[in-house]
Amino acid sequence: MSLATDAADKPTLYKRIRADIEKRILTGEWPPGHRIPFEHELVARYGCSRMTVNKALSELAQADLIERRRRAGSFVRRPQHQSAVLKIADIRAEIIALGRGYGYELISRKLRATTAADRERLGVKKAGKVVAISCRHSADNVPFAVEDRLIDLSSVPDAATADFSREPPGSWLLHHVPWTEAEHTISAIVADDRMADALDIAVGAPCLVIDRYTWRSARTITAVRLLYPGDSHRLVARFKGG
Amino acid sequence: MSLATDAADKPTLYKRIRADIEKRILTGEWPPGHRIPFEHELVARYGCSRMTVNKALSELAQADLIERRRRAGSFVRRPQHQSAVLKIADIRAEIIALGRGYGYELISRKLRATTAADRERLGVKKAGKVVAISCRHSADNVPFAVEDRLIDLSSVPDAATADFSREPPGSWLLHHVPWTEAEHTISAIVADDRMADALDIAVGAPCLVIDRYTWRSARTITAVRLLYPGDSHRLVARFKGG
DNA sequence: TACGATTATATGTCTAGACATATAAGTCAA
DNA sequence: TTGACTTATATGTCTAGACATATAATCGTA
Repeated sequence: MSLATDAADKPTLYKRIRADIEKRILTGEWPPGHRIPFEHELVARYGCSRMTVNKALSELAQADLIERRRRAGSFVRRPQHQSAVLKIADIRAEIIALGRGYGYELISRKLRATTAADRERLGVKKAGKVVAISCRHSADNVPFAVEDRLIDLSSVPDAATADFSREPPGSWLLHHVPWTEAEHTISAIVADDRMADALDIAVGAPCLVIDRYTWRSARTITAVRLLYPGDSHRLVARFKGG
Repeated sequence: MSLATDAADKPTLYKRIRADIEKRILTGEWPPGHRIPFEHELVARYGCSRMTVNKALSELAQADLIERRRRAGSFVRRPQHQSAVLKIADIRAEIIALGRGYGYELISRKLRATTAADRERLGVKKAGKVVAISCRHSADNVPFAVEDRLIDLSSVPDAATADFSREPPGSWLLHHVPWTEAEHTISAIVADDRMADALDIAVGAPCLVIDRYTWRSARTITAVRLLYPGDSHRLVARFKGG
């Protein structure tokens, strides 16, 4: 990923078309709502086949830079929205990728019938069973994050017998259960006694919280809360403009 | 955006191919590093033309699910990475979109030669001039976020004369300056006196911090720190699996 | 054995068509 | 004016080819 791609190598035609349009959008020459030329007009302008301009426009649409409507044309979408791609890996993979030593510790694992609080957290109505897991991840023997997780056994029956004493539940789930939708909520809290103890920080120290809900189709799979020491851990998202 | 797309409408062929491969990757049937079938093999399996499977594979490559290498084939990339699309709009637009009353207040604006701290924050070496802005956004007259921003005048000379007493600098920049790259860092801190005062929260209360750096090509445009009350504001990112 | 040249091959891009499909716009009747 | 029907059109997908290009694998040579 290079910052400036001003090499002298001639890009392919569809990339040039895409870049041309992107530029006009980013400079504001074509403001939001503006109708960009029809495919057949671009075909004429660039002297190429329709498939070539179609590929350029399709990629712009995929990047949410333009919106394409049959019969109407293609329109510039609000370009002022920054779309950040925040990659949040499996914590084990994340720590290993950082080149640090990964440590895992299961704090508790309970199999129980859902309580009202569980059902609310998972967004399910019917009674059922869950696995409630609490565990800690560390990097180079320093606490990295604590995890509180519920797994809905009606969606993931195998989780009842999975061994989470060695493998973190997040990694296990990623390898065993496909997900189709997820939602992250990021917030900040201050550490209470339990968190401070688990993360080896002071009571009242800031913590970054990530709540993640994962579904497969409309079925809830898991709800997890990750707590990171807020002053040391940082979520970094780097992304390209558009 | 529907949670369950189990309608009976038959998807197009390239989407089916893409979904098939995606599924095998997500279930772990094809683990990272696994070579997925060659285009000509998929052509035979699905009985379609090469362009059709090429489109499916190209989209998977764009989504970073697979890596394609000439002569070698296409390989599964670390599939356990969840890719969250976190849309962070211009704060004014964000509050308006929430259907709440937007309020803006310029706290301070200074034009000055860069200090060493400024240069470090902007990541520039050479001395120059910056505009340093501090302001507050509110929703329905409740403090929503405070913003501390530096704008590099060597990249954005117009910012020297822009009137930030009415228009927030973020909105002004988005409409006047195209950006090509940005980086977000999300962390948590506890409020000190100044923050507590500006956000109308208690000293020691948690705050969510977003540091955003924006570049055009390799030129730094702006560095901004946004502080949100951590227990009330939440960053929500919802995204599709894959 | 090591290294340089050659070759085979999978992907990357492109074409000139085709038919499908959603829908904006126009038409006509109530 | 309103609603229902028809039509025109831009995009969506697909085909059966083509040549370009990067590179893994092979072969030949020092």
